[in-house]
Parts: sequence; structure tokens; C-alpha cells
Amino acid sequence: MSKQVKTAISPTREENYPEWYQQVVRAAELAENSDVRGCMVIKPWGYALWENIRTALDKYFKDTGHVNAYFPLFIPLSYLEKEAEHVEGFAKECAVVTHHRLEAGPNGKLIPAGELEEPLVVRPTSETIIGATYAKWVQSYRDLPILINQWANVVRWEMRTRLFLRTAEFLWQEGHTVHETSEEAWEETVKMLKVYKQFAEEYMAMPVLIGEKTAGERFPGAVNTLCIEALMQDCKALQAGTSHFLGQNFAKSSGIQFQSREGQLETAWTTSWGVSTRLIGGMIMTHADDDGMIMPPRLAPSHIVILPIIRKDSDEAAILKYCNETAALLRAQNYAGRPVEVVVDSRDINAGEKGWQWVKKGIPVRVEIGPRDMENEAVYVARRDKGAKEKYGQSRAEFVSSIADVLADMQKNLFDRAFTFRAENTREIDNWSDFVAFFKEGRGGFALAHWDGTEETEKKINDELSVTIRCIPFDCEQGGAGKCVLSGQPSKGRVVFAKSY
RNA sequence: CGGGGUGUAGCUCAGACUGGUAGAGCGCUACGCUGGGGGUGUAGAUGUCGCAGGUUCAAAUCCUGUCACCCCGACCA
Repeated sequence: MSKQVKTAISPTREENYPEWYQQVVRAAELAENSDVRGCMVIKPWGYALWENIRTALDKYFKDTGHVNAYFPLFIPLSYLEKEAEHVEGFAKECAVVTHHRLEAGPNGKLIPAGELEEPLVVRPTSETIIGATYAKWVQSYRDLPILINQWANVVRWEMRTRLFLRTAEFLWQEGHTVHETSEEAWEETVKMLKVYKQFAEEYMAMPVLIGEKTAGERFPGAVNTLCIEALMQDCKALQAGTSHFLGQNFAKSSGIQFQSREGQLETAWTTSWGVSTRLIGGMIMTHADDDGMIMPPRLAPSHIVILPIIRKDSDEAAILKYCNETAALLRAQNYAGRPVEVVVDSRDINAGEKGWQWVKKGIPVRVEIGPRDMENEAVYVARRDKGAKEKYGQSRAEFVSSIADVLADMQKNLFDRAFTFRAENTREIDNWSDFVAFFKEGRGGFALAHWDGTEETEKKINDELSVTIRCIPFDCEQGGAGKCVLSGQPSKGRVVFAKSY
């Protein structure tokens, strides 16, 4: 007797959410822990996802006038010291290179030698090194704006790490721009935030709230930090991207100055904005279910897997031929501006096992093709956004011609699901006991509540409930004024509270 | 950096209290029966028992030291 397993992933989300998450990452072959503390190995299926994220975002950046460049991994320690708040924010999590050579020690072990005159910090973010470079590039208002993005890895020596959500090394993009005026820099900050929102919603099928951070949650050294915030299935919030208005802080510390149209020497205005491999964690926790990953079609590494069902060896050649033909027909179709991507999985392993591997990987569509289907010029189809039992037969021609619509429908379905989930777990709360109940007795979620604007209240709420202000929505005053949920002091509008990652 | 814990096969772990030639399940390899819910039979391969000392005729097991990792806190894209 085979033991009956209900879900492909164990434990389920309900049973143990953090463990479920780890298991999904592993079962979907997205990434695994490496021998290096806090650092992950991103496996081909996960990396392909990142490549698709990159391609899509890069297009947005180019379309908004940015170009890519690359700056050094190492930052001289003295650069980091230039911006006071910035040092304070990152000093505790910096990897530092102090030597440049290894020598054989007495017991055959290698020991560092050749101490550097000035230690180098492995970039936790590149504002300082890029700022120093920009200072050399900028002399005149004619040199502005500078609109550059870099795709890179950064290192932050975090105490506790989790695959994709928080790793010591992660991949990201960081945009760094320089502008003539405050207004223009602010416009850029908002523009890129909106790019992130659009990308999150249209590609990742992950609805996000946008707004600004409170002073306490700001990027170290920023005048203002804008963010996109998503709600995960365990009702905790995930900061999925940030866009910073840096004012003149970094321009001053790096000496980015230019001669203005009026001939005056002026300090420039800068912005920076980034999203990271954390987005993958966000996608998992937004869409994946107890059977594993679910890839939104627009970013899926592959759209369709064809699974040949071979009952007799004598059928094998004919079925494989039919499968490859089907793949070719599908590849000739386009979905969302790129050719449909198809894998034919002809590995000689048990058919059930094989199918489940793809379920766990989250491929949008599985197509089983056996002798019966071949005879009828048909296919047998399963969509990852539907129940695993909901498979349906269809003529091949019909399936092929409708594939783009199926994928589009699935993309929409995933977004709608996530949107509904968020709506169901977002609540306006007007008094403290309801607020406490929402987070302590209930599952939590986004609480829209009034806040008196003081750090004191923010801290008290965090201390008591581990709940933070995720963002102050741009349009928060439209809902009208009210009284702070904790202090009762006047408030201009509701802000978003949640527990967060 | 405080408190707790764990290092044994690729993975998850038993064996340790009471020293006596290294174990299980899963995975892996080969062949067969299978194949549309992840099945099954037979035959295999795999270990400096984290590292270094000590006690002993004998150490995965006892002792000392050391390193690494995990969990709970404080800190974070």
C-alpha cells in the first residue's frame, strides 16, 4: 500500500508557514543553502525566474531613459564614513576586506597576509562609491541628469537569514540618479516607485500598496523613502521595493556639484531605488500553495511542460514525435510579447512522480500526452492555478490556438486571487482594543489606522505588538482626519500597520 | 552579543546514559514489472562518526579543548 499524501508540500501553510516556505523553495528547485553562512545557491529554475524579472524590469528602466553601468564591488572604508546616518545604518552589517594575500602558516593552513592600507568594504549598497564617481562626472548643469542603473550583488551581514527573503549576499538592481533640482529628483523617485508597482502587479501578479516610510523606517541617509508593500499569505507584510529621495545629503558628502544656468556653483540632488531577489520570496509567499510553487505566466521560466505517457515501448517513438510536434506548434505562439516556452520532459522516470515534480516547480501548464490523445489529435491539460484534479481533454489545434489566452487568464486569475486575499485581510481600525485583537487574536494583516505622527507612538506599538507602520499612503488624507489609535491625538489620515518580514 | 541545542552515508536521523569491528528510512545505481496522483520487485554502491588531544586492551560512545551550524532574543532589502 502506498501511503496517501494529500499535499505535495509538507507541512502545509496552515501547519507551519515558515517551514512550508523553505520546503517550497527546495521542492521547486529554486535555491538551496550553501556552505557559506547566510548565502544561497540559486538553482537554474530560480535563476531563470530572476533572469525574467531582470529582463522585464530592465525594459522599464530603459523605457524611462536609464542606462546600465557597473561600479566596483569594493568600497574604501573612508567613503562609507562620509555620510553620517549612512554609516550608522550599515556599519553593523558590513563585510570588510583587510588583506590581499594568503601565506602558508606553520600547520599548513593559509593565513591572511599583506594588510591593506585602507580596508575595503564589500558594498552593502553603492551610494557612496557611485556618488564619488558622479562627483568627477558632473561639472555643469549640462551634465545632468545622470540616469544610471546597475545590476549587481551586494552583501549585508545579517544575523538571521532566509532563502530569498534575507540572505547575506543578494542580487539586485540599484538605480542612482543625479538631478539639477529637488523637484526633478522627487519626480524621479516617484516615477520609479510607480515602475515597481506596475511591475509587481502586471508581471508578478502581486498587488502592492505604495506610500512613504516613516522617519524611523527610512533608508539611512535618505530624506524620504518610498516603498511598495505586499501582503503575504501568512498576513505579514513584505517590503518589496524602495525608492529613495536622497535630497542633497549624498551629493554633499560626495561633492557632486555643478555650475548652474546662472553660473552659480550648486549641489546636486540624487535618488536611488532598488529591488532584489527578495521579489522571488514575495512571489512564493503570494502565489504558492500546499502543492508548491505557482509561477505567474509572465515571469515563468517555462510556460508549458509536455509529459509523454508511454504505456508500451512500441508507442514511444510515435508519442515522442507527437509531443515534439505539439511543442513546435506551441513555440510558434506568442504570449505577452515573447514566444511560448515549452519543455518536453521525456526522462524515463515514473509518470506520476514526474508530473508532481512540475507541479512543485509551479510551471503554469502541464500537458499529458498518451496514446489515446495521440489517436484523437488531442491533449490532456492541467493548469497550475486550478486544482490538481481538474484536468481536461481538448483537441490539439484548439489548445494551441488558445494557449496565449489561457496564460493570460491564469496571470489575471493569480492577481485577482492575491488582490482578494489582501482585501479580505485589510481592515480600518479605530480603537486600540480592536487593534490589539486584530494582531493578537486574529491573523493580522493590513490595519488602516490613524497615527499621531510621533515616533513615540510608533515605537510603543512596535514594542507591544511587533507591528510597524509599513507605509503612509500618498492619498491617506483623502480618507479624512481622525484620532490616533493609541494616543487619541489628532491624525491627518490613516497609515498602514502590519507585522512584517 | 546573551540564553538553549546539534555535529554519524547525498538527506533526515537512531546508536551514546551502560565503551567491544557502523545502522535505518529516504535518495542514488543496474535490471524487470509499471506508467494519465508521485507505484513496485530483485541486486548493489556510499562513512577519517565536525576537528585536536586525553583515559582505555578497546572510543561514535567517557573526559578536556576547539571549530562549525541551528533555534529563541536584540538588528535588518
